[in-house]
Amino acid sequence: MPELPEVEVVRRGLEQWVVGRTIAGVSVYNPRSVRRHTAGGADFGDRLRGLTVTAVRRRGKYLWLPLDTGDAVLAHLGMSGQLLVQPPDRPDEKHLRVRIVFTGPGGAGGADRELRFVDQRTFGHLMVVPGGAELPAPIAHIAPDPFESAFDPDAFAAALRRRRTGLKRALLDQSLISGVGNIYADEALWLSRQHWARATETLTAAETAGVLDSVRTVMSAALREGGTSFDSLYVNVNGESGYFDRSLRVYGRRDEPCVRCGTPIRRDVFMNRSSFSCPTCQPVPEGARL
DNA sequence: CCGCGTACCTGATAGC
DNA sequence: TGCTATCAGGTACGCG
Repeated sequence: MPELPEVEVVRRGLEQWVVGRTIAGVSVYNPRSVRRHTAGGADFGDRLRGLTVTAVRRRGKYLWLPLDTGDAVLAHLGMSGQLLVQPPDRPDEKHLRVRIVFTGPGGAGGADRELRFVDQRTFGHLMVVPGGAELPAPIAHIAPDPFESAFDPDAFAAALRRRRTGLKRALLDQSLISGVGNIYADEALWLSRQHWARATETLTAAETAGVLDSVRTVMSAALREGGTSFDSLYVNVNGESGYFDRSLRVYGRRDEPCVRCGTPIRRDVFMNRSSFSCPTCQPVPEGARL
C-alpha cells in the first residue's frame, strides 16, 4: 500500500539505476496497466524507444521519469504496484505488466538491469505525457505534498476552513494535500490526538499546524525505516521488502492497548475502509462528520 | 463547485 | 472439498 514514504523509496532506487539509461524496447503485457495512455500499448512503447531518462521525480504518490525530449513517463503504483529493477535473466514475476529494456550494459556497478512494472491488482498505471518533464498535465490537480517547498500550509489551513467535511477525508483528498493514504492518515490523527470525523471548519490554526506536523513526523519516520508493508505486495526497487509495520501505533491494532493510555484501539468503517483510533486520546468531537 | 458513494481489480482468508 | 462472501484501498467519475 504505497503512500508517500514508500513511493519516495522507489524514487531513490530508480534514480540510482535508470537515470542516464536509454530505452531500447518496451513490452506491455496487460493493456489495463497503460489504460490512461489512451493511444494504447503499442504507442506507449513507440514513444519511448530511443529516449533517455534524465531524472526521477515525485509529487505525493505519483512518480515520473523526465526524458531527454521533455516528455515523461508518469507512474502511479496504485494499491499493489512495484517498479522493480531486475537482471534480465531473472524469471518474470507472476504479475509482470510492463517491461522496459535499456540499451547496452550499465547502471550502478555496471550490472545490466531492466525495469519491470509488476502489479497484482492493476490499480496502478503508466503513461507517456508529452511535454510532461516538469509537471505532467494529468497530475496538475494534485496538491504539493507536505515535504515540497511548494506546499503552502496557510493555503491548506484556509482550504480546511472552507470545506464542510471530516478531517480524515480531507487528509486523503489529494487536491488539498498529496501523499497521505489510509495508513499514515490514521497514524497522524492519533499522534495529533484528533478524531477522523472532526469537522474541518472548526480546526484552529494551531490544531491544523499540529496535524501537519504529525503528518510530516509519521512519514519521516516511515521513510527512515524504508517504507511500510504488511505483505509482499510492497517491495522496494531492488525487490527487498520494506517492513515498517511494527512502528505503526494504531493502524491494524484493533483491540490492542493504545501505547499512550492503554485503552483498546477501536476500528471503524469509514469510506469503505478501516479507520483505527484510540477512543480516549481521540474522542468523538462535537459536530463530528461520521 | 462541492461532498460523497461507487467501480475498478486480484488474492488471501473465513465461513458454511 | 469447494463454493461464496468479505476485505484490502487510491483514484476517477458521476450524481444530487
